[in-house]
Amino acid sequence: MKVNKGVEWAAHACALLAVLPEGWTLSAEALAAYHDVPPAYMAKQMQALSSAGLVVSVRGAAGGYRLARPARDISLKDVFLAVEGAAPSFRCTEVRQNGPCGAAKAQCRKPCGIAASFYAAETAFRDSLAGVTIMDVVASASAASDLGKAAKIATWIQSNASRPGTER
Amino acid sequence: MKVNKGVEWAAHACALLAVLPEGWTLSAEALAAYHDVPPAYMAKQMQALSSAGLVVSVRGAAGGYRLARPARDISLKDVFLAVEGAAPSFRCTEVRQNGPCGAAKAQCRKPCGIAASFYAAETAFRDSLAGVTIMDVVASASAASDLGKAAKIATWIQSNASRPGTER
DNA sequence: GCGGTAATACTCGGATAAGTCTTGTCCGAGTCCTTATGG
DNA sequence: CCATAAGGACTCGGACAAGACTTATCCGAGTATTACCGC
Repeated sequence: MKVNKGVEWAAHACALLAVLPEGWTLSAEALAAYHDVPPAYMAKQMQALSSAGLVVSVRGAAGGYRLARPARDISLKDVFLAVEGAAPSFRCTEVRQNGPCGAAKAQCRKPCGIAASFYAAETAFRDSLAGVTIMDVVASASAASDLGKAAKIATWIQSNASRPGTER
Repeated sequence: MKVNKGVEWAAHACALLAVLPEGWTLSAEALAAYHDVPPAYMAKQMQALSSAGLVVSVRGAAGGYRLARPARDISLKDVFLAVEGAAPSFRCTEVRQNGPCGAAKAQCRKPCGIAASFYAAETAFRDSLAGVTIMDVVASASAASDLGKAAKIATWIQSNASRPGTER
C-alpha cells in the first residue's frame, strides 16, 4: 500500500499557493521549480487539483494556479482524494462467494466482516487527514523556519509569481 | 493507494484456519481451493504469514498450516503488516530541502507537517485494524450464515484438512 | 510378528516471469498580453 | 494621441511512453508417511 508521490507534491504546492498575495498565481512550472520536481508531472497533479475544484487555473500569458478557497477550508483529505481518487483502497473480491462452500449472492448484500473492517479503517485514515488544513500545514512550517527563510520565500514569490491583469 | 489482494486472501485463510479442530492443518492448496484463488499465489501469502509468526507451517506429507496462537490474539493489523510489510505508505521525499528556498538538512530532523499528518493518519488506519481480531471476523461470518452452511464447511474440513501424526 | 531402513509422496520455501498501475513526458487547444496600424 | 485588431508568447489540458510494483507461476529443499526387508 503506497500513496502516490503526487499527493505529497500537491500538498506542498497548496501550501505555497496559500502564502501568495491575494489574486496572484503561480504556474505549474514555477511550482515544480520551487520544489525541484519534474515540471510535467507536477502539472499533472495541478490538473487533478483543478478538476477537483481545490484550485482555479488561469490560462494564457501570466496565468497559473491559485487556491479556490481559503487555506483553512482545504484539508489534506481534499488533496488526497483529488490526486488519489475516491475509490476505496481495499478491493473486496467477494471470495466468500467462491469455492465449494461459497455463500449465495443473495446473502452477501452487506460487506463481510473483513471488508467492513478495512472500510472502517480507511474512514479513520481519511477522517484523520480531514482534521488537518492547508492553513495548519503552513503554520507548522513557518513555526519551524526563521525570518531569513521567510524573506527568501517572499523574494522568490515576487520574482516568479504573476498577477493576471497587470504587468509584473 | 491500493492494498494488496493478498491481504484479503490471507485474512480469509486465517478465518478458516481459526475454525479448524485443535492440531489440524490445511495445506496452501486446500486453502486456495476453498476460496477459488490461484494456488501458487495463495501459497505466497501463507509464506508471509508464516515468516511473520502468525501461522506455523508443518512440512512433509499431511502437512499444512495452522494458527500460531488463538484467533482472539491475531488482529487484522497483524495480517495486514505481515502481507503488506511495515513500511509507511506515505513516502516523504523531503521536497522542503529542494529548490531555491530549500531548508537546511539540519533543520529537518522532525518530519514536516504534511508528512506528520499522513503518518498520524496511517496510525489511525492501523489502530482501527488492530481492534478487529480473527475471532471477531469468524463471529460475524457465522452470525450471517445458517446451519446448513456450517455443516457444509464442517464436512469440507473433514475431507480436506489433515492431522499430522495420525492417519486421516 | 517386529524393528529398522530406504524409497516415496507430499508439503513448504524461495527464485523466476506477465500484467497493471504509478511515474514521467510530450504536444495541441486556449487565452491573455503586446505591438503595430490606422484614424 | 487613441482605439482597434492582428500577431505572438505563454499557459493549461489531455493523450502518449518508460519504469516499478503487484500479481501470478514454477521448480527445488525438506519431512512424515509407508512399504519393504531382514531378523
